[in-house]
Amino acid sequence: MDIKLIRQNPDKFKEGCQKKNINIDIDKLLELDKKRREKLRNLEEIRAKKNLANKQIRKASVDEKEKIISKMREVDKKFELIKEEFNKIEKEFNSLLLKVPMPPAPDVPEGKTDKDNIEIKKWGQIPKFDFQPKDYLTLMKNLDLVDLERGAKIGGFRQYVLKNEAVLLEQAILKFSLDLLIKKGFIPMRPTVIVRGYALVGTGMFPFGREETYQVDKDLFLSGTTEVPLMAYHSNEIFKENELPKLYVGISSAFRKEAGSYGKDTKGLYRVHEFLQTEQIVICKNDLNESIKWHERLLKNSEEIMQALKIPYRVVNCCAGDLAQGQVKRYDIEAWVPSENRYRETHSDSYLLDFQTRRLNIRYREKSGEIKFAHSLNNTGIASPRILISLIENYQQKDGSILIPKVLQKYIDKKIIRKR
RNA sequence: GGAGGCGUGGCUGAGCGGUCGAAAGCGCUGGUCUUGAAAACCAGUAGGCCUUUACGGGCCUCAGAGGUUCGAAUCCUCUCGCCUCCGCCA
Repeated sequence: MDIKLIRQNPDKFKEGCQKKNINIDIDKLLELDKKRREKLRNLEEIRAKKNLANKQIRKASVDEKEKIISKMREVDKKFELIKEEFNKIEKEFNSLLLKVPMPPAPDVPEGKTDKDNIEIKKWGQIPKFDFQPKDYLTLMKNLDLVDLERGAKIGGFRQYVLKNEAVLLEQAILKFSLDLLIKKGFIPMRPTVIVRGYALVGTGMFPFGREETYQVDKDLFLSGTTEVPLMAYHSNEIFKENELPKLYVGISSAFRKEAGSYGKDTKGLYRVHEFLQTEQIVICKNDLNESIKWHERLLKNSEEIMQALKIPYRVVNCCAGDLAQGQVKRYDIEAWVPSENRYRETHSDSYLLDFQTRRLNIRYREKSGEIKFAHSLNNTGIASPRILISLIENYQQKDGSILIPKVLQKYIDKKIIRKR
């Protein structure tokens, strides 16, 4: 976060903390900032003195040199003392600043949890079955499409093995979403999923999401979403204005510990430790309207995918309490799950203004020469196996077979999944 | 995993204890010239922080973090990254 903005308008950030239900002491931050700048000024004054003395030393006679050097030794002692104080303050300041959340946009509803999210759109006909519909697990087991028991045997709790047409279906759906987004100008990317800590801090996953993330080495982690490596891809770079926007569609695995979700969705494919996804990323100019425009456009893209698959869904405007630290506004797409008689989240579309780009140091040079932090956005393309849940349930037939959505048929060369 | 080499501005690349935030070239921007473009010529061209109404002033950064020194791009230590060779290998 830009400390200057917090200085200018602390109330806005305090309010943001309240709305997002994140407890950060802004007053303490500002106090640390004040102390920090005071010490910094002291340090710089001493440094200026030393620099001056060093210039004099070059031309000085031997006697004078001795004098200056002994004087500088004294100054050095003072310098070390202040430096120590400064470092301590700076460290505390930085760790606090890292936790300040982005205030939510004005059109974000207030609320504490996802129950307070506001439905803004519904699409598709909720299917009316003229038979007793089954849940996806029953359907998949009957058709030998999934093996949860052996999944757990191999990989532990919340692990699974897809089989037969489910494998093809997953590949097809990923490829379909990839193709659709490429047609819209997104550059396909297959990034690393093992990422350094800075990438997770930079995207805002850390510090709050640390327990949610698998650590594989001292400074290497398994990314929980394709967004992380894709955003870190351009860290520390300066674009030319005409190089923006950057549009990427990433495809990769994603890994989540689901540490805080004991008891939730313990069975099945809804909440799992590893999954595949395509993800849309936009890096655009530092302009609120530009961000908003892309936010809506990314939503449209995902809606298009859902509509092509003919899965009934709704869109919710997520409430402030449901937003992550860096998110300014988020839409979730939720797909209809007949067996649960409700919609469940499949996509997450957010804009973050300059939250991530500031942390990752992604900038661009305007035509005027001024350098600014870019804006960033992301949205799911498709996430599997979660999407299979509603797909399979909505497409089930009386005999337990599953129709394959028309747009996927060319990828699988099949119209229906039947018992072998 | 073993051995060696190397990390300097947008890029190439010089510098190897003080006059170096850094030569030179390329690139880029502006100008002159031109009907226009190119060429040529001239000028400008790293980022960040503190301070200031402003003009300006100061500080930091030569992969990163420490250290030696009055003084570090230059010397030392560690970390990270890249390259080459060997080994292993989807």
